[in-house]
Amino acid sequence: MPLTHHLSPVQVAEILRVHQSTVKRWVDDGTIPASKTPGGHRKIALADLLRLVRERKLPSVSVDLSVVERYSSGLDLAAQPLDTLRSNLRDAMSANYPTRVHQLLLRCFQAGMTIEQMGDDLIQPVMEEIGKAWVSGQTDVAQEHLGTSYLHAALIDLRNRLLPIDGIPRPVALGACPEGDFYSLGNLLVELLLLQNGWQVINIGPNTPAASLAHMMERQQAKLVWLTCSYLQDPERFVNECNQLHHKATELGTQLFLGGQALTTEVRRKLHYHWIGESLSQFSLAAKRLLPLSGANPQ
Amino acid sequence: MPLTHHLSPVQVAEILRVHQSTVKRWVDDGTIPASKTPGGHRKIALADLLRLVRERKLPSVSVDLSVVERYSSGLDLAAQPLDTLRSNLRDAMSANYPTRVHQLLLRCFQAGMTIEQMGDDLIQPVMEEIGKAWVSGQTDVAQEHLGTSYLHAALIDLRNRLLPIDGIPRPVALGACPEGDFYSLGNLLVELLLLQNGWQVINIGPNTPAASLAHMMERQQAKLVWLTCSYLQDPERFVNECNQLHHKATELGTQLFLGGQALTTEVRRKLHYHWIGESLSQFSLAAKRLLPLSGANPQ
DNA sequence: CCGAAAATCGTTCAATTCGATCTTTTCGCC
DNA sequence: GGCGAAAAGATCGAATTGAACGATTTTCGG
Repeated sequence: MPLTHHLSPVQVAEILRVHQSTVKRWVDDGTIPASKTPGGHRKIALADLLRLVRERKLPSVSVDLSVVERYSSGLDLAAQPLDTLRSNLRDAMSANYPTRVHQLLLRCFQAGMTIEQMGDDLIQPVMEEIGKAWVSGQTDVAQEHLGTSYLHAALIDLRNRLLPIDGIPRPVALGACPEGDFYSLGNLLVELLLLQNGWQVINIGPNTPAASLAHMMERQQAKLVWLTCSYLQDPERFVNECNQLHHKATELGTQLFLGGQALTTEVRRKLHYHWIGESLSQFSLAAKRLLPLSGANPQ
Repeated sequence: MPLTHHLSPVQVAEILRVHQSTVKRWVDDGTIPASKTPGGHRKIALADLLRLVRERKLPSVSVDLSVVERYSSGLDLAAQPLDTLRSNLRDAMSANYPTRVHQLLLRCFQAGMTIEQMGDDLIQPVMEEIGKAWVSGQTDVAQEHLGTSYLHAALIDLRNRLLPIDGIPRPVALGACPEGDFYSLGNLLVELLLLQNGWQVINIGPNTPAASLAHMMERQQAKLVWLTCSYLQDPERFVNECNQLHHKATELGTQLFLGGQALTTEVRRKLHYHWIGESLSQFSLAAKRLLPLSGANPQ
């Protein structure tokens, strides 16, 4: 059921499209975590491998998804075109079938899709469609709630899989949604993204007062603080509090990142920040620049 | 599948993800300590196996923990006194340590604790303590948010474990929090409870308009509809909508169950319902009374 | 207590992997 | 462009692991 198969160097070589000797070397020098049998055979966990691929820790390799599929115990879909995935996701969210939503995202994840891809190309468009259907009266608000909660549960499962298992200290990222904003999906995606990129993440979640966030920022010595704004209860007050936060962050040497659909052009004009953007891909790039460079970073 | 301390080579092979022949060879050459029955069958102690795994003497990058759990559940620390569990949970929620919260609840679950016990005797008291600490200014609101989100994530994982895997049709229970109520923890516990008791559950979640719930109730032919009320934005309006819901439910032969701390005595006096209560244990009993009836519901 | 079904044993043999060595490719540098 | 070092690919005998099969032991009802 759980697909944490152990692979041999030959199988991994096939997936990564490199020679088996190369895989053996990467295992021996610690690039790929693996264990050994008493007889000396290397065993590599598929989950570990895909995690490395997502983190881009492997020097410029392309993953052969069809091979991954073969080794992940009879998984079908992996390399489906995006629009098929999208319509599948929309159907699963509309039907009362939480498991299907969960499986769909899990398989994308285990096939090596990055969080920013899942967010920008899969979840974002689907949520937009559902939102339109709701506004135009084609869908009930309950149906929209329900689908969203399925998505939410699936993402929380992914988060559990992204949590670091080692005790290696990581730079701290701290984030939340502003007060009055109860929409947690986008914020959760940001959390997943940062986890994937090797941060230690503290996500306070929806409806967090700015003062409380500022206090936490100081106590945790966060390198990065983000705010996901899907809805602004009181734009003017938000602008004030956010600018105070920016001031304090600058003093502490912390970067303040902003995102979310509620930050319209008018609001942005009055805001101070260190970075602002729309897509998760942009966010990912900006956040990566804050990380101490470790290992190979080609391209 | 009894829970034993002693495993056969096949079971060990399953855990280590190697062939059973290999396990037999490792036992024979002394790599894995084992005893033998008079007839010559090898018996391997789980404790020995896990010790070797920890010492990196066996392939173990990611031991298939779900398999280990199946053989080891109920072995270690199962019956701790409740107040110890409570203080452990409070500590884990106060520290930034989501995994500890998760593990704690998971172990309670796997040790056979029911959802109503976990809710009434563990989570409810701890949340109350944290709430008091927050009101009295001892804790930051962010810390309270954070701990709650850890709890929420752990409960969602439990829900995934409770989801029915068979296709057997079950009676439908439908529920939500009223409009303006964004507190989802209690509602989630109700969902878990009903899943545990064999219902098919549709939980629309926080902030659901009563009209939308009524519509869904009709479409899904729910036998049970519940509302978890932690906060009432507009008590008078809620009373009106809830009573309309009760009327429609009665017409459809659906039972309307109410619960939550926001339903004070004054509010209750004006409400119509088929059941109301405070604890999950009471809820569980009331819901169980609806279960054996199947098919005796003429339109 | 008995008999049948399931699980395990011990053995043999094929398939895979190891480790070491060597050749080829890639990349930075002058 | 040439050159040296580092990384990647190729090869091969020895060792390890996986698979198959009849014989034996254990389990489970009646």
